[in-house]
Amino acid sequence: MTDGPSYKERKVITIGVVSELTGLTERQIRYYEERKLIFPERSPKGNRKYSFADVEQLIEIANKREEGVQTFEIRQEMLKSKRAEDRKFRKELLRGEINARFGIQKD
Amino acid sequence: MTDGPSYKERKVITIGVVSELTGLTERQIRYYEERKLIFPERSPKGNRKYSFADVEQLIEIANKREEGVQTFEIRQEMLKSKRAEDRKFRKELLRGEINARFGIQKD
DNA sequence: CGTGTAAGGAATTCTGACACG
DNA sequence: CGTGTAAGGAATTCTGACACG
Repeated sequence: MTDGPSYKERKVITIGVVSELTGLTERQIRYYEERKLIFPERSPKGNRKYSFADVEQLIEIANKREEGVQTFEIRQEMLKSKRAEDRKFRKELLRGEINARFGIQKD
Repeated sequence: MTDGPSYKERKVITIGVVSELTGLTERQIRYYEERKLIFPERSPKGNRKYSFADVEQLIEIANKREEGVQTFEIRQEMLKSKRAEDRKFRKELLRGEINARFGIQKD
C-alpha cells in the first residue's frame, strides 16, 4: 500500500529546511558536502536536495563535531561502516542465490 | 532505530519539488489548497511545506480531476473517508481502554 | 470552475573569496 | 581546519488580479 522505505531516501528537501531540521548553518552543510560527508542531489537548476537519511546523517555529524572529531576522521568512520555494510549485503545476496538454486525446489 | 512513520507525514517539501513530483503546476497545487483539498504548513517566512502524504494525496486528486471530478466532489469524498477513519480510530481506542481496565490483569 | 499568465517584491540558493585562527 | 560574512546574480515563492470559458 505505502511506498515503504523510499520516503527516507528520496532527495526532496532543500538546504534551508535541512538547516532548520538539523540546527546547522547552510555554510556548515555545504562544507560537509565539500568534505564528502554528505551527498545531496541537484535539481535541474542546481539546487541541493537532501533526504531524511541525509538529515539524520548530518545530525550524527553535528554530534561528532561537538565532540571535537574532525571531518576527516568522521569520513574514515563512515567509510569503515560502509564497507562493513557492503560485506553484510554481499553475504545475504549470496545466501539468497544459493537458496534460489539449491534450496527450496520449485519444480 | 528509525523514526518510523514520521517521514511520510513531516512537512518538509517545497512547492517546486511537489510540482516535479506530481506533475501539477504550482498554480494547480495552490488552487487545491484554496479549495481545501490539501493543507500544507508554512515556514516562518510563509513558504508552503508539504509531506510525502500530501504528495500522494495530490496525485490522487490529479487522477480524479482527469476523470472530470470537480474539486467540490473530491472534497466530499475526502471528508467521507476521513469520517470513516475517525470512527475506526475511536473504536480501536475504546477497545484498548477496555483491555487496559478489564483485559489482561497486571496486578 | 479550473487554470494560465504577467507583475512586483521578498526570500532562497549558488559560487568564489576573504577573514580568522 | 571549520565557519562566518559580504557580494552579485539567478531561481523560487508569494499574493492579488485579469483572462477565458
